[in-house]
Amino acid sequence: MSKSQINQIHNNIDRVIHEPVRLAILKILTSAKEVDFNFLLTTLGVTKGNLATHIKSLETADFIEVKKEFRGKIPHTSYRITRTGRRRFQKYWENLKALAPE
Amino acid sequence: MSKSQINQIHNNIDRVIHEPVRLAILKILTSAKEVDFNFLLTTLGVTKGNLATHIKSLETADFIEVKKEFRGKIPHTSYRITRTGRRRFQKYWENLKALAPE
DNA sequence: AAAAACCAGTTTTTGATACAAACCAATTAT
DNA sequence: ATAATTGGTTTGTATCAAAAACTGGTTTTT
Repeated sequence: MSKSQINQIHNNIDRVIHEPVRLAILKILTSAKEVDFNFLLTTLGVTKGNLATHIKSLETADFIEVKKEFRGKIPHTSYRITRTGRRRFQKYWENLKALAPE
Repeated sequence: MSKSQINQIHNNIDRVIHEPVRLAILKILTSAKEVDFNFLLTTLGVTKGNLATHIKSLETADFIEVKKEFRGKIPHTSYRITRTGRRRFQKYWENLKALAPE
């Protein structure tokens, strides 16, 4: 691998995806077609504030879409990965593999 | 994949390795048996201060070892990956793969 | 010989952000 | 009534990646 190739790769890692909690969220959303806030909360074992922040950054970057509805009288929020999100998640891994050990 | 499995994984990502510049450094050091500061500097395209900081964190965590010598009158610093560093780099990737897309 | 420029890094500062704590508004249980 | 739960948001803090500034020399220029 040449110098310029390595340079390209570490600069092309998408920081929005790269954060472990967001990686885990995207992983979950590639398997399940839709999950809600509480599922993510208990699955990931993070605090609510932390989760909300990660979700917002994924939403802002258009990786996920947010659906808000009422179930009876209780608000309920669920998430799906977007088509572009899925594509960029795949692409992220292709890039990342170039940094795997020999 | 179960909830607890996903939780384990995103918590077990080694943050020292996970940073892209350090990933790239470790990748380089798994291929070349020894490289110097300037090689890393030009290869990675980062600033000196930034590189020094990343190197220190890798050294502190015992991933790499640092050799300082004089070449003529000019100081020269080079780096190798340690045995434990190589092992932990491998392990990191095994863990990480669990978060790859389906 | 003095100054300027360069080399090989280290130390310090700054800006961004991951994370947690506290809060809020509504609902449901005791 | 009030305590606990749900489903979050807002605010504060602590970490750390990145850049800038600095150090202690060496080499080159004038």
